[in-house]
Amino acid sequence: MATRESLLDVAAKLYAEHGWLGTTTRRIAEAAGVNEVTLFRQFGSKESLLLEAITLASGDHGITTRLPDSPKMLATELMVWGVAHHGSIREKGGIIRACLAEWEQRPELAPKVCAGGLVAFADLTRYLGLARERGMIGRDGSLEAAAVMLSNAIFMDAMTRDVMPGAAPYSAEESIRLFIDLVLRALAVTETG
Amino acid sequence: MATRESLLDVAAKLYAEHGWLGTTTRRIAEAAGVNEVTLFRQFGSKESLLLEAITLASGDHGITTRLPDSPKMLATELMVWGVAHHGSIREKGGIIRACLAEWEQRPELAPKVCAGGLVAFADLTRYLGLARERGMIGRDGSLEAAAVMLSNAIFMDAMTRDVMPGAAPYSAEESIRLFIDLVLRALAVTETG
DNA sequence: ACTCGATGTAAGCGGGTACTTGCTCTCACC
DNA sequence: GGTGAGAGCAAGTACCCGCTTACATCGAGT
Repeated sequence: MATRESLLDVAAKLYAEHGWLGTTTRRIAEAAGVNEVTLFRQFGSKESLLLEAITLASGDHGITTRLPDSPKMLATELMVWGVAHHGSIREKGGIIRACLAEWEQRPELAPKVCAGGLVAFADLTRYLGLARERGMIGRDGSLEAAAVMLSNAIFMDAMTRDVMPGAAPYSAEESIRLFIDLVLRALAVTETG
Repeated sequence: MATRESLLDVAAKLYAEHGWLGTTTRRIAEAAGVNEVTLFRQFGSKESLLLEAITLASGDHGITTRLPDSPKMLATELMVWGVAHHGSIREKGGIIRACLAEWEQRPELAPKVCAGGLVAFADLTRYLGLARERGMIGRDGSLEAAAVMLSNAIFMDAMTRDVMPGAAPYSAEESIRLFIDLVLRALAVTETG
């Protein structure tokens, strides 16, 4: 079983760096310390190996940090959530960029890879809705727009931070804090925590 | 000259759809209606053709819509800017996604392709700074964070809108309007226009 | 001891890749 | 009418691709 896992792991990493065409069966086998023939015996084809590897690597590992069921200290709780969310996207940054770029060739991969982001977005929407119900957030301003903007801002930062090192004036945590502060300000939050 | 331009144009389009490795000299030549040998006579190598094509296609064509020198009606002016910015990113969506994905192979391309976004961001920062100086914007809240978030939100929407059609609940214009509204709300804008 | 499943090794298949060579044609320009 | 630059065409080079075949090895389970 070690060979299977090794192949899946290496395949995902190579795909994240070199894309579908750049990830050759020869390179996968060599990097995994396995004979190329074994690769085909285990997975049948490059396609089925890569599909399985990508699906596995883009899964959320169950570590998905959820926002609390009951909002109490908005700024603090959002910060924890934001940092976790940012980190999990950044880990998958390479795969996400590759799948987005190859969406025309393999449309089924992009949604798979972005699923974690959508879950986080849904969680954020729920959380903000609860906070408004309890009067911790003003009555004006679109909650959905706020959730989209915050999710997008974090997603974007995590996805491009490694790519354009010079362009990021703040650290990841500073950026997240500023984003959250801005959103809470827009939603007229009364109790920030 | 027609052959040169045709090759450059076709090469950029194929690259945006199929990436570096997927864009073969045969396909470029065929799509341009030109013999493959001509391609090599004109550009010497696939690399120099693609580099020139990508640089050309990711240029801002001089159409960069700037925000007014003097802010008057914030919401309106930002909306015009946002829609133009969104459109110009969306046109280059394919190339941007490809260059971001291949950043590990060709690090020099990503900045080139994102340059337009950075210019727009700088313009937005300048504009918001002026608006605050004139008292159209409250004194609290980070202007830079606001500019980053708005730029990122628009960039992200434009880059992923074609990729994940189902996931976008609003039209592009509606999204931009919601983003701007949120940012202006966060900045305690007194005079929205 | 023997089997059998998983792995390694070597070689090869048909096809695609970037790129080159040598020759022909055509057409504007003197 | 002759010339030369640009383009087409056919063929070929050396290499890489995904994938297959045939055979040797090795080690755990019965």
